[in-house]
Amino acid sequence: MSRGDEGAGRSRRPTLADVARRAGVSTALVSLVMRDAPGASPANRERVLRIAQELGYVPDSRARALRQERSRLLGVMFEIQQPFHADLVEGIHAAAEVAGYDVVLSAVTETRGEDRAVRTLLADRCEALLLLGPRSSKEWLAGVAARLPTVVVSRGIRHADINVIRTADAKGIGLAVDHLVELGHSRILHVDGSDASGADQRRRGYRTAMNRLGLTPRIVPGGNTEESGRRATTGILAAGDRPTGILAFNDRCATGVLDVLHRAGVQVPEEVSVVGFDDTHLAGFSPIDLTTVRQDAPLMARLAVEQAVGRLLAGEHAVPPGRSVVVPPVLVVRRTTARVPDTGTPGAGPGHPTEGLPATGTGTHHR
Amino acid sequence: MSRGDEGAGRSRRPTLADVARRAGVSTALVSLVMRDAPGASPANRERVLRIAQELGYVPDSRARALRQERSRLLGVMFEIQQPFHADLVEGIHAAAEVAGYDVVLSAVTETRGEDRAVRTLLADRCEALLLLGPRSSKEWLAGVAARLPTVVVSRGIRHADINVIRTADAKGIGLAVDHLVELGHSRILHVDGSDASGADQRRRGYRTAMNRLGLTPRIVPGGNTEESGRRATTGILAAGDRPTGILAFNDRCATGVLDVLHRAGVQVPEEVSVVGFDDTHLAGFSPIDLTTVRQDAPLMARLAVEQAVGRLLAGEHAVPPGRSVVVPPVLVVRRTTARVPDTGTPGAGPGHPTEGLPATGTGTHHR
DNA sequence: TTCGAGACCTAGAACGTTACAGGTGTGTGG
DNA sequence: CCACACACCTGTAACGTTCTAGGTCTCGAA
Repeated sequence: MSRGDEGAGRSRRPTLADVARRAGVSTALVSLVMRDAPGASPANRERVLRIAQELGYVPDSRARALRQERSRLLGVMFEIQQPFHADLVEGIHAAAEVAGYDVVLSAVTETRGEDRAVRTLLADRCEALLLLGPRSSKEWLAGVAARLPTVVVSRGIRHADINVIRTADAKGIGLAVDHLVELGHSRILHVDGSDASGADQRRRGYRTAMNRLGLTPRIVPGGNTEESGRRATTGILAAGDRPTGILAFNDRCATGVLDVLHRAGVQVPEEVSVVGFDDTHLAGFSPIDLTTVRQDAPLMARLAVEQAVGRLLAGEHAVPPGRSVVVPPVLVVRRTTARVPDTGTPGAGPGHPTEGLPATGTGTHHR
Repeated sequence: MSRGDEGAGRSRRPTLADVARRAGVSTALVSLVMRDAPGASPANRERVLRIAQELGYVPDSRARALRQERSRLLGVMFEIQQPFHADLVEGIHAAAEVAGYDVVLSAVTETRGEDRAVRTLLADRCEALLLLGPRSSKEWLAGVAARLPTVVVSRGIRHADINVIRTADAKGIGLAVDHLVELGHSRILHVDGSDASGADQRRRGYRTAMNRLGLTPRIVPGGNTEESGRRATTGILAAGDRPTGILAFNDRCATGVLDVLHRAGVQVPEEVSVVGFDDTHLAGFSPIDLTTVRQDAPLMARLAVEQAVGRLLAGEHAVPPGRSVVVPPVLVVRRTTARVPDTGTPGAGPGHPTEGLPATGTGTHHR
C-alpha cells in the first residue's frame, strides 16, 4: 500500500534513474547518497533519501556487484540438517558483519550435492569460500581452492591452497578415551563417521589413544546422522560381545546410539557409557544429558572468517594457506558416562564430577 | 593447478569474452551454448564447452540476472536454529528445483533480524519471498508483501496480499488435549510460544479445546527454545499447583520442559505427561521419545513453492492470496504421555497404543 | 580583476550477460 | 536462375549500478 504512483499497479521495481528523475538530479548523485559517500549537499541528501523511501527503492545488489570489482561476499557451504553447522553459520554471520562482508548461504541437502552448492557460490561471485565439513575428495577441493581462496572448516586437509580450521579431533577423542579409562572401562568401541568430515582424524585419534593405553581398538562403521548411530548399535547388540563404552562420531550419532540402547533395555550409563562429539545445543538437555566433546563453534567461525578475509586483504600473503588452525576441544562430562559395571570397584554410581569443563585452553563463550 | 594461462597467476576470473576469443567465435554464440539454447552447430557447441571447461569459466549469475527481466530466484527467510525450518528448507530446495527456480537463503540469527534478512533478499532481486515463521508485525509483513509476492509459512496471517501455508495449529493442539483427556488428565497446562509464529493459534486452540471439555485452561508464557521451556517449567514447579499434563509450544520447548522435570526428579510420563509440536527429527529418538503433533514439512514446503510460483506465472491471478492453505496435523503418540497418576483407574502403565499415527489425512512421507 | 581551491554536481563509459535484429551461407523447389 | 527457407552466426543495445573525468559555481586571496 501507498507504494507511490506511476500509473498501473504492476509496475517494475524502481531504479536509481527513477529516484533521480523524481528528485531532479543525476543518477550519479543518487548513487552517492545511497551509499553514504561524500559529495552531496545535506539538502539534496535528505531529499533523495526521502524520495527513495517513498518509492520503496532498494539498490540492486547484482548490478552493484557487477560494476564494482569486489562483491564483498563470503560464500558458505553447509549441511542444513547439522545442528553444529547452524552454530557455525550463526558465528560466521556475526564475524562477517564485523569484517564488512556479506554472507551467501548454500545448503547441502539430500537432493543437492556439494558440487551444486559450490557452483552456485561461484556463480554468485563470492570472493572467498567457507566450506563446512565438506565430504568431497581432496582433489575436488583443490580444484575449488584453485579458483577462490578457500577455508575448510571441521575437516583436516593438507593442501597448499587451502586454509583449515578444525578442532583437534584426535585429541578430543583422546580425552574421551581417557575419561572412560579413568572410570575403569577397557572394552571401548568407536562408532565412526564413515566418510563424514573429520571422521578419519577421530578414527586415528581413537586408535592412537587405545594403543597408547594398551587396549584393543574396535571400530564399527557409523556416520553423522541419528540413523547411522541406530544401525551401528543394532549391529553391536546383535554381535554379542558388548562393549562397556561407546564413543560416537558426533552428537547426532550418539543420539541414535542412545535410542537403540534405550529401546533394547540397556541402561545408560549403568551398563554402557556413551560419549558424543560437538556439544550440540541438545546434548546438554536432560534426559539426553550427553557426555560429549565440545567444539568451540563461535571461535571456529570467527577464525574461519578472519582467515578468509585475511587472504583477501593481503593479496594471498597474509595468512599462508596449507596450515591448519587447530582449536582445542573440551570434554564436557554429563550423565551418559559412569564407572564400568563389572569391575572390582564396588558401588560408585554415575560419575559426574562437575558437570563443568576442565579449564582447558580457550574459554568457550556459550551465549 | 592447470588453471590456464594469460600470464601471471592472480588473473581475474574468465568471462564470456575470454571463452569467445579463445574459441574464435562471438560472445553471443558462447552465451547460446552455455545456456543450452538452440542455434549453435554441434561442432561449435562441443568446442566452446571444452574451452569453457579448460578456462574454468562459470557464468556470472548477477550479470545474467541483470540482463534478463526474470531472476528465477525464490528468497527464503528462516531461523537457522530451528530444526523444523531445516526440514522446510530442505523441502523448498527440492520443490524449487522441480519448478525451475533457484533458492536464496537468508538466515535470521541472534544478531541478524528479520528486516535485515528480508532487505538482503530484496536487494538480491528475488521474484517471490517465502517467510518461515516470521515474528514481525502484520503491518511490516504487509509492507513486504506490497512489493513482492509473499508466502508466509507456519503463521496464520489474514491479509489480502499474503499467501499462508500453515498447519491447523488449533486442531493439532486439540488432538493433544483430547489425547490427554482420554488418558484421564484434567489439569492440563499449556506452555505457550509467546510471540513466536503460530503461538496465538495454538493458544486459542488450547483454550477452545479445554473449554469444550469443561476444563479450565492454564497458560504459562514460554517460547520456541529449550531455554524458554526450562524457565516456564521451573516456574510451574515452584508454583506448587502441579499439572498432570503439559502441552509445550513446540519440540524444542518440550525438550526444555523435560529437562527441568527430569532434573527435579519428576517422572515422565508416570507423574507428568508432556506433548510437543512439530515432530522434529529428534523427537522420535529414545530416550526423548516425545509424544508430539507432527507438521508435514515436505508437504508444506511443496505447497509454499507452488503458491509462490503460481502467483509469478499467472500474473498474480492464479493463486488468490489472502486465503490460508491449512495442512492437517497428526498426533504422534510416543512415550512421554500416559494415564493420569492419581485417577481411580489403577495400573495401566505408560500408554503408547501404536507408536504410529492414526490415519488422519495426508500420508506424511518421512524420508 | 583574476586566479585557485573547494564544494557540489553530471555525462558517459564501463561491468558480464542476454535479447534483438539482422547477416551469411547452403540447399531446395519452382 | 531465382526465390525462399533454414541453420548458423554476429554486432549492438540494453540491464542498473559505480567510477572517472570532468563541469559549474562561490568565495576568498593575490
